[in-house]
Amino acid sequence: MEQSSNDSGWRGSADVWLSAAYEALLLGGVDAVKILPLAKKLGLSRTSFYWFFKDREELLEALLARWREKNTGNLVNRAGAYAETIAEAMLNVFDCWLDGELFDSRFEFAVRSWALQSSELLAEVQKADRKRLDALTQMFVKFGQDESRADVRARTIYLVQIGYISMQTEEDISVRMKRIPEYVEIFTGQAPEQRELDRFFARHGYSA
Amino acid sequence: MEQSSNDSGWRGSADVWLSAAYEALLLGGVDAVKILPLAKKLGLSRTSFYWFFKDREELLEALLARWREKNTGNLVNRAGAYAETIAEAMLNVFDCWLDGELFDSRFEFAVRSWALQSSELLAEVQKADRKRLDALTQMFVKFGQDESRADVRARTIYLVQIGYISMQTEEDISVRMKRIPEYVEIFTGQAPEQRELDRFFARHGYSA
DNA sequence: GGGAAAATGTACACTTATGTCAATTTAATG
DNA sequence: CATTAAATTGACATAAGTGTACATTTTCCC
Repeated sequence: MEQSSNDSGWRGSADVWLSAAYEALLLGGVDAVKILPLAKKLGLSRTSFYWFFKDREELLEALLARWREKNTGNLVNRAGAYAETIAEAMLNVFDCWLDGELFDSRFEFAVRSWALQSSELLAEVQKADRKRLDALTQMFVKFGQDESRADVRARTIYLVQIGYISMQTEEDISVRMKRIPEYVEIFTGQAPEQRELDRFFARHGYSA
Repeated sequence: MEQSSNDSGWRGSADVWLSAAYEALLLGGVDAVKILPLAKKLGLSRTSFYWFFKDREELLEALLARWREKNTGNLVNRAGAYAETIAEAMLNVFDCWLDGELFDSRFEFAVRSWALQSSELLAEVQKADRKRLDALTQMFVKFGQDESRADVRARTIYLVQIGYISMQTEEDISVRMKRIPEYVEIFTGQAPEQRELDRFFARHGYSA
């Protein structure tokens, strides 16, 4: 037990610094990701950072790499997952919003805020948005919606989630679960079957 | 012509600094609101700033005051405006999303990002969220939806907008107008009448 | 146990920011 | 045009951050 994510005898490692940077980013935005404060938190000398990273830039780039891997891939996957009805497909996507392993909301928000001060990053975030919206649109098309309606429905779903993230609320899981059936109906125009909901609740370890 | 918003013979004023701060905030987030860079942009000596503001804190507080005045009040107003149908009421709210005078999206996003590094501000933003959501929920209740459905519908509308802001897209007004009828239907469950749309388009100077 | 690689630490030079103070300039007005 | 209040400035002191060079300590492994 009590392994500091690092089994070599050394205290530091690229990963230790990166994790600290990740936490700082989530808690205070990019501008909170500074080497001196991270060093203090880690109880390490500031300069030993430079053994693992060339400079602060490289650390930030590593953070973005983490973001890229996680958030877009999983969402596109869930949108394409097997489903018998559009309501079920919708619930598949909801997995992302409820499982931190599939989609890291706070990370997402921090990156979007970061994009405010970097047009390069903004372009990348917008590219990710397009990819994700596209996957959702295709989901609706697959279930027979025409393109323009599918587009607006996809946007609705996606934007609600991005908006939710941006509210930075910490709600109880049960509060959010109660809204799920209504959301499905609004988003797809079709109420979910009880068995579909049951399957969904079950896989999130929630009993209505 | 070419009046720098300031008719006394002096170059600086609280307002000149505040406007520069506002621009910097929108372009780069709070951490871009720094006295030295603002001074450079204004072509003024950094220290003359302190004649108008006690310190940087006071400048930031003034920025927040601006935000408070503008965004919440207008939204609550439009949600309560006269309408014959829920679809018309919905279109009243859309006024805010299309008219920069009623709701300043970029400002809104910058403030929300700022809240990442200040729990006090976060609390205030969340209070604003509640006020706005409340106004929207009441709108649906007024048109006969039950509380729980009204709540989810209000959230959908609000979150879509917050999400849209957070995407920081610069879309042509006509692109956005085309989606309006679909949005109204998804959000309210009722398609808007053509004459309702016409009225809406007209007041935004848009001819379909 | 003794080297070599990996990691850490200290000292230095530099940059960008904040805020105070005293001196000075500028415009308004009697 | 002299006074004065309003606005501006440069010089100073301080703080927090970056990155480099070099010496030192740890751990790994033969």
